[in-house]
Amino acid sequence: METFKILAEDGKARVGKLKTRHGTIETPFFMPVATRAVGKFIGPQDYNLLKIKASISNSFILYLKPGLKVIENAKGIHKFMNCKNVMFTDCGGFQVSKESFLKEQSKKGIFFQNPMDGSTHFITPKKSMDIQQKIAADVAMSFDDMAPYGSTKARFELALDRTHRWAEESLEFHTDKKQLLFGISQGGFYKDLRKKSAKFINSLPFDGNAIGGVAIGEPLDQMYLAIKAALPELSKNKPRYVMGVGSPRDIVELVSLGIDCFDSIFPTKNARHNTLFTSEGPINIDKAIYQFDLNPIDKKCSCYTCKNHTRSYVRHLAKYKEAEGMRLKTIHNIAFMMKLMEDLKRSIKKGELKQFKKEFYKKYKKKK
RNA sequence: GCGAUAGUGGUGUAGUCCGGCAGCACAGGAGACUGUGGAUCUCCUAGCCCGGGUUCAAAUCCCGGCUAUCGCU
Repeated sequence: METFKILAEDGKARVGKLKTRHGTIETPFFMPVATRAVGKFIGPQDYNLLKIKASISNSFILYLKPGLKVIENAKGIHKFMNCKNVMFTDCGGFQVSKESFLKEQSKKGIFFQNPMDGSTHFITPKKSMDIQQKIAADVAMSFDDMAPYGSTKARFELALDRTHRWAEESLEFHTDKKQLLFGISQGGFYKDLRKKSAKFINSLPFDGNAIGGVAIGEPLDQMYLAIKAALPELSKNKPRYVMGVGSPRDIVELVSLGIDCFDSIFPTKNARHNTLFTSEGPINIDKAIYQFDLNPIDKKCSCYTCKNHTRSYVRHLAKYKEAEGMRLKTIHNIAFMMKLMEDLKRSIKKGELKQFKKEFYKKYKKKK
């Protein structure tokens, strides 16, 4: 069986199957972020209970701490975490956008500094592949160069050249053929660069193609401009991944444009900041109107939080900024995302995506 | 009863000496957050105990009252 197979289509949207060494998962799917091999306020066993199908860790950050020997000693990230879902690892390229990590860039790789101890690490495509293979993720990401939002076109072009060269090198040094490898396209917020990059990445023998360098602070119209410019260049027959997105509305929109794969801190960060997603739209649970509200966060939700606790109680925990509140809110928002993905897949299979979107957008309105 | 000290948004306070746009934190309200620097950020609402006096101008100086705390009888 091939790695990726389309099962159903509705317009540009599709439901597919992605085969990995830890099982086959249906697309489209959303990955909660587990940067340090754990979520914030949520752990691997919650992932199992929430029926999370896939998650993404950061290979570079795990390489810094606890180090590859610790993860190899546990025989890979799955056993280390005791988590059976499909694991992606990010390559670390995104960390160039974090001032505390970036030291210097060169055409061969990136000098990072470890903000925890100040030490310097030179990461090349070869090094990144070595790290990701030792961590033993199911899907590795090619090493890319991402220019921060607001960079000049020249800087985006430079990032593009490096990303392309490093994509070829990533393929060259990726020797574990049981591990999938996805390429990342770049191009900032210029149609021509996006198109060029997507075309180039798509021409290489990756198992999937990602659009990177979006959701980095740009207005939404620019994000969509970049994605829409890249999308036609990415093969239908491979999974398409938009990195870093996102919000419920953006995911619905991008699934309908034919994106299969997402990861984002958006739902968990919003949960920590008291914005909870419900079937009636987002609510801010710390508000006074919920003080005496004995209903669950969302009557239509069957998550642990909604089955066991009231808005009144979750609000109380939110006001005290209690860790348990952080956890309950995070569980709820992740559960919402999981259900959203199931709803999207069902709608696509039934050919009812248009109707689903229409209803969904009434509750999740457009933003700038 | 006498004396001392103090009264500033809902709460805690800065400003008072030496008069000049009443500041801050929390609480309350509305937003934001997109390949995780762990409780972040933005905006809004809301106040000088009361009554006189001096002054161009009073939270600030003066007088009286009220209230609170402490001390003395």
